[in-house]
Parts: sequence; structure tokens; C-alpha cells
Amino acid sequence: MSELESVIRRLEELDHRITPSRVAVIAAVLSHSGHFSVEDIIRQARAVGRATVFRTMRLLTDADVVCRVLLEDGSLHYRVSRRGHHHHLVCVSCGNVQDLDECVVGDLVRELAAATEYEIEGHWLEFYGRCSTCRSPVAVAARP
Amino acid sequence: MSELESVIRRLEELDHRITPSRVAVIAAVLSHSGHFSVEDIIRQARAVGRATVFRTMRLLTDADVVCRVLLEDGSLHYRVSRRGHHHHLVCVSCGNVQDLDECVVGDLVRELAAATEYEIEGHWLEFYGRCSTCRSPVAVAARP
DNA sequence: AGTATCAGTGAGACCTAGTATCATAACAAG
DNA sequence: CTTGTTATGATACTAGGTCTCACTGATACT
Ligand SMILES: [Mn+2]
Ligand SMILES: [Mn+2]
Ligand SMILES: [Zn+2]
Ligand SMILES: [Zn+2]
Repeated sequence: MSELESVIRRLEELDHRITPSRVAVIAAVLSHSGHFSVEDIIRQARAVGRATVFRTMRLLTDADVVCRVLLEDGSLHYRVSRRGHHHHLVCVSCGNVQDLDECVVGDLVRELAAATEYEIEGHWLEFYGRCSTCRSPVAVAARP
Repeated sequence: MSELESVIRRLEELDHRITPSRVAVIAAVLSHSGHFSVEDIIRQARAVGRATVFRTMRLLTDADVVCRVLLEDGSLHYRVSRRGHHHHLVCVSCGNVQDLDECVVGDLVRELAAATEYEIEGHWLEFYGRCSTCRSPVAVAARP
């Protein structure tokens, strides 16, 4: 079963209809190995209406097919999610995104809940830095 | 020395000019005990131009007079910062914001840097939950 | 297969949260 | 008080996204 088929099944399980527009958006999304913006998808799936692309991105986010990546400049990108809840380490120089193996604040959430009497329901966490390639002066000089 | 005067001194130290517009924005900012949006300040400081309010908010952020709070719906708010780098716990029900005592991911940042060979330069972290007041059914029923 | 139902679509208006431009004003150093 | 530079604000513009609503078509049911 292709990745496309498996995303389609996921949506069917959640009682969403499978339409040509949705299939086109999903195919565009799956064509990316790194992160991408909604505008990228709009450009790739020209026949699909702007509103429908946004609606489908929300659907895919809710279905955990993609995860959202907040870039340091505040812009929101997406990437295909091949695991559950996790966080990102974004290289501010080349844009490369590293998925962190697991949620690194799980313990903290429990401690905080105890200390503050809040019931903690969610969190946003992103790390920004420079990858080893981008830190190497040679690589920096050679960058396009 | 009033809080207003002390913010003015801070800007002077950083070689920024003190103008009536800036004073008006600072006064509006300091009138808030919780978090507020830029639109709130624009409404309060009617005589000040829209662009100037945004410019001044950036100035105040850079000067650590305010800190930015990312709400769960993605909207950006501000609040007066009375300490250095820290994070927030936002009640998604009443909007109350709790400042966390210190940066809770300092150790994590060092571990991650070692594990990934990234040089980590920054991070975004916000927690969302429900405060004890909002979790109490009585309080919920009584809320306006 | 035919049909009914309601979820989904897309053109385009609209909106929010800002940024860019640039002629004009005014702060603060000397 | 002059001067050089910084700041201002009207206004136009933009990015990113939502709303509306008549229409379409996917799916379930017969
Ligand atoms: Mn991810
Ligand atoms: Mn704070
Ligand atoms: Zn890099
Ligand atoms: Zn609360």
C-alpha cells in the first residue's frame, strides 16, 4: 500500500470523503521530504481552490498526517509526520528540520501540573539552531 | 521612580529617542496587568500611528520590557516582563497567564546540542491548560 | 442503477496582522 | 539655535488565511 493510499484510508476511517481535490493536495504534501508552506501546495495543486487547500491542511493536521513547524521568523510550515507527538530542531541557516525522538517535556508537564494546579492540555515547543554543516566555515563559504 | 520612568531610562540607555508617541505606547502597555494584543494598544493610544505602535512594540520586546505570549489559537499577545528569559502557562479558558520561574529547558538544550551537533540558539515554549479556578465546576457555572 | 443527502468545493470578497514608502517633524548633541 | 539623524504617520500594500454561498458530487441506501 502506497503512502498515498494509506493517508486516504486514514481519512476514510475518520469519515471524510475522498475527493479529487483532497487527493491532489495529499499527493502534493507527500512529494515533500522536508518542510513546506501552504503556498507551496497551492502552487503545486493549481486546480484546487485556495480555501480547499487550507481546509485540507487542517484536516491532515487533525488526522496527524502532517505536523506543523513554526519557523523562527514566525511563519508556519508543515511536514509529513511519520510518528506521534514530537518536537523539532530547525536549522535557521539551511532550514533543515530534525525531528526529536520523543516529547522532551513530558516529565516537565507532570511536574508543572503538580506545582501549579493547572491541568496541562498542550504545549508548543520548537528549538532553533545551526546544524553542524552550517557551522562549518567551509560549508558556509560554499553555500549557493 | 515610576515604572514608566524606568522604562524610559531603559530606552535612553539603549540610545533610543523619547517621543510623545513612545511614551503613550509605553503608558498603554504598562496599564495592563495581564496579556494584551497590539490592537489593544492601538485602541488605547489613538493618537499614535499604527506603524509606530508596531515599531514601538518591537523596541520594547528587544529591550525586554515586554515578552511575547503565543496563544493556542496562534495569535500573538504581549505582557509586561518583570524578569529575564522565561516561559508561560496559559489558561485556555480564562486567559490567565502564569510566568514560569525559570527556563525549564536549559538542561535539555545542552543535552540536545551534544546529541545532535546543532548549536542551539533559541527556542519557543508555551504550555496550555486550565487553571484550578477554571477546572472547578462551580466557578465554571458562575463565570460571566 | 437511481436517488437522496449532505459534505465538500471554488470564486471571490473579505479580514487580520502586520510591512514598505516617503515626505514631514522633532529629538538631542553640540 | 543649528544640525544631523531618528522617528512619525498617512497611506498603500502584502501575506496568510477565513467567510459566503450557490453549486457539485461522494457515499449510503434502496
Ligand atoms: Mn515533525
Ligand atoms: Mn512572561
Ligand atoms: Zn543547517
Ligand atoms: Zn483559567
